[in-house]
Amino acid sequence: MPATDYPPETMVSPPGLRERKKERTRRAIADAALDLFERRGYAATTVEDIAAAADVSPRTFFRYFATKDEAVFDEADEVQAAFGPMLAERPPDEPLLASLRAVGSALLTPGVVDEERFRRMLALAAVEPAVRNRYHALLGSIEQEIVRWAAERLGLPETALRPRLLAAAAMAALRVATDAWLDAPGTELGDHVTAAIDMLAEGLAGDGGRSG
Amino acid sequence: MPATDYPPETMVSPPGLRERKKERTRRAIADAALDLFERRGYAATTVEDIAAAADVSPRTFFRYFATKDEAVFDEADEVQAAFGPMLAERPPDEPLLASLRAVGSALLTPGVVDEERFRRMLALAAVEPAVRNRYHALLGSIEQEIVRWAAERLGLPETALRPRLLAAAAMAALRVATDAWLDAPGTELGDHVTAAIDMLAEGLAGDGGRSG
DNA sequence: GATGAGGTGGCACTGACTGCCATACGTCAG
DNA sequence: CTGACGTATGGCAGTCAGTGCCACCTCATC
Repeated sequence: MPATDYPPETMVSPPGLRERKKERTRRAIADAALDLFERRGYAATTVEDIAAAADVSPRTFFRYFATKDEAVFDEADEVQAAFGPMLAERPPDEPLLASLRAVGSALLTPGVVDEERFRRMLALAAVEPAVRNRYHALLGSIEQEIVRWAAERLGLPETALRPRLLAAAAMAALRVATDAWLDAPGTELGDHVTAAIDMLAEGLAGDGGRSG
Repeated sequence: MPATDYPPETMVSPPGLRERKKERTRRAIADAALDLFERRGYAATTVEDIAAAADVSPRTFFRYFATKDEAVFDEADEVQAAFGPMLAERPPDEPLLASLRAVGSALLTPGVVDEERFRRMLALAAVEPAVRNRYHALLGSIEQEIVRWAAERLGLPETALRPRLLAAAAMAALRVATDAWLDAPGTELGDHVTAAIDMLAEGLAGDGGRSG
């Protein structure tokens, strides 16, 4: 290749008018969808309604989101993509559940999802089965990332029981934590995540003072 | 009401021609659906195809199943309904995870789901997102039963962390177990369930010989 | 400012799912 | 045995999610 040794930043620095426009349209659609779902209900809102509210054609809606429910968990891809690298950066000698607890607590990292929006998503997922499915699918894809990471750290194949169970249980804990957070306004999501994962680490056999 | 003090069995004893016919139709549709999904793929099979194969009208299909994917997890309601009572019958002093392990192992109880059919369902769920969603929704409804049962046994509200996490983690273990069973032909599902729940009970912190 | 690539809208189409009504068939009383 | 009733079924029309195709327009590049 020729002398194109520009600094790496140059490759992405000017997002360009086109890119910014696309991003604005995407947000407009996602915002309109979330807003309409909340106010009129999921089933009562048509894609045509959302498109009209976002001032695009219905056809364009489907250029940004493959399905109606996808518009709710807009940043799903970013969240999933962030999880792997964040885990990889944890110290190799750290207990796996501690790594998961740390990364899980940092879920609502500034640039990705803001707390208020995430809460609205969860509230919708609690009520609308289609949205809940989408949320669980997101957790499922993150779970796959965790399996790969855990298998590598444990020196086991990805098909082994321990990495699979560790990932599945961690995502179960994360889901319980987000549910609990939703039910308890004013609390910190990170605290719920910590509590859930710690309980997992201690082992669920000790039934909180019962026979065990 | 008058003296209708017949023995309880009388209320349900003769299933009647009508009931039996309905049951046969239901099975015919479910069988046709599973078969066609396997052979042609889920998306490539229309409700019209299934209806034709089961020798009913498309309209009738929707009288038995609300959605296309529902036809796969036909006995979902029975399985869910069976879980609660089975848990309730476990000895009150038994550790909760032991109860869950016992009931989970007995999943494929004779009258409900046969092993071969369950394996086919899982294989389909592993490939088709819509079917997987349905499977996870089934696990989710069972999870709710477990939460109620665990909360009652622990003397805690259903909103408490421990019963919720216990139920979520147990269902995660059950899912991992069924997945592992699917990947390992010739093994016993019960063994996988036992192994997964035992690992959960021991606590996931002990990273299999690592630092912990 | 021409040219090409990529974003957008319109249109037609498939297929899931629903409401409505007419009809056929078990069920049960007389 | 028969007629009346309740329920299962089928057909039809309609809504809406989602897709392929093509024409148009707009930003980026030389």
